[in-house]
Amino acid sequence: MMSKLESQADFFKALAHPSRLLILGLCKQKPRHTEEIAGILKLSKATISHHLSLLSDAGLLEPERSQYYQNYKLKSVLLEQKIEDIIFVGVQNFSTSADPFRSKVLRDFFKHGRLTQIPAQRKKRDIVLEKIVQSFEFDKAYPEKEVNNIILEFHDDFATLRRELIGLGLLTRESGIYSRVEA
Amino acid sequence: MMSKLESQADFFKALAHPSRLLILGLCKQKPRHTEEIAGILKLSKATISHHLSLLSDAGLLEPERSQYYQNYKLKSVLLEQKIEDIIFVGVQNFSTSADPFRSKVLRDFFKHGRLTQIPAQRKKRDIVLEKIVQSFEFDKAYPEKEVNNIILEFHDDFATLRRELIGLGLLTRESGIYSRVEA
DNA sequence: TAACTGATTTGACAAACTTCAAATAAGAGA
DNA sequence: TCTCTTATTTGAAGTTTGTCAAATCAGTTA
Repeated sequence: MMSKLESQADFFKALAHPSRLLILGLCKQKPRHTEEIAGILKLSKATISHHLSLLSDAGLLEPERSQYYQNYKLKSVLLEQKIEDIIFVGVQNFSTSADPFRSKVLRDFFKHGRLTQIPAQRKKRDIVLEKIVQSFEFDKAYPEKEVNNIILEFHDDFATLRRELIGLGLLTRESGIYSRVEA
Repeated sequence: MMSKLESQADFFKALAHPSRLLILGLCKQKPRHTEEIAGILKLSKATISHHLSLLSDAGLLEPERSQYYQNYKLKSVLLEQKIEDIIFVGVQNFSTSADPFRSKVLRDFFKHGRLTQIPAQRKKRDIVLEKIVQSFEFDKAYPEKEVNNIILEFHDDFATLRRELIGLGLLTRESGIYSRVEA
């Protein structure tokens, strides 16, 4: 069983060799077969076959038989993605999910992304507040109205939560403008 | 001196390891220092330092001193790119430039991207025609008007060139619709 | 079916990568 | 300056990757 993370890394591994980038370029022009590529790149058929299998496993090429030949055609759909859309999926809360207590609190108090209740216990409340503050970016200035709107996505009592975020030092306020503090 | 191709591959190499993807995720949340990351990922400081240097070399992180700590901050600009925009730059005509006769013919007959004269010799004409057909995509239907417009970017005598492209089998025409043939 | 042709797999070796502990470096604070 | 704290570099071991020749496999054509 391969983790999501590893398969993401493997996808980039497929792109992490000069010959394989050339092969993608050649197959973008038109579908190509093994010996043809071997001839152009001056590498053995065995080597090209190996690269082609890595690229196919990554979903970047698709083989197609035609007479004697196995033609590899570029599948461009994965290449149209932005890198950040690939890597920042399921990565964002490693430190979070590594702590079982934290995980439990988040499971208990969040349902479908909303805070069901503000925890009374300080330890639990801190965890919840730290989760909420992650919706704020660093190095960005937020007017109060925007702060309220972001918090409203989690819970109706934005006033209490905003006050707590300031109290915990997760947000600061200076002359009516809020910003996230690098914990 | 590192070729463009190698540096592209190295960029993907930087992304081709699970720990490094995690590190990017952690530094996206907030700037982080070496030991902090080492603690979260349960790896040695030396190892993390090594990963951080690869990521920094790739332009994905930027170090920033603060008190005792060296904080690494995510530079997201490169991650906002589509993969195809990274890899299909300068890759497209490897096979072309590998053949010296072909290169010479193209130099001789193209000036600033325009065809100065239609070569009389068949061998040279074929090279020129193959160059022109590269402006057409595979698996796409072109009405005659569009074919003419594309050819016009190269030379005024689009009728002759279009006929030659068909004759050579680089384009086909079926009921008034043209399409590029996978050679 | 038999003979042919291109593709893939296997096995081996060299090169590159990952990792850590120990040594060294570099900046901060007294 | 001297000491303290964190970061990087070095050196070494284990792992993975890239490459080719030779053997095997899998479709094609006769």
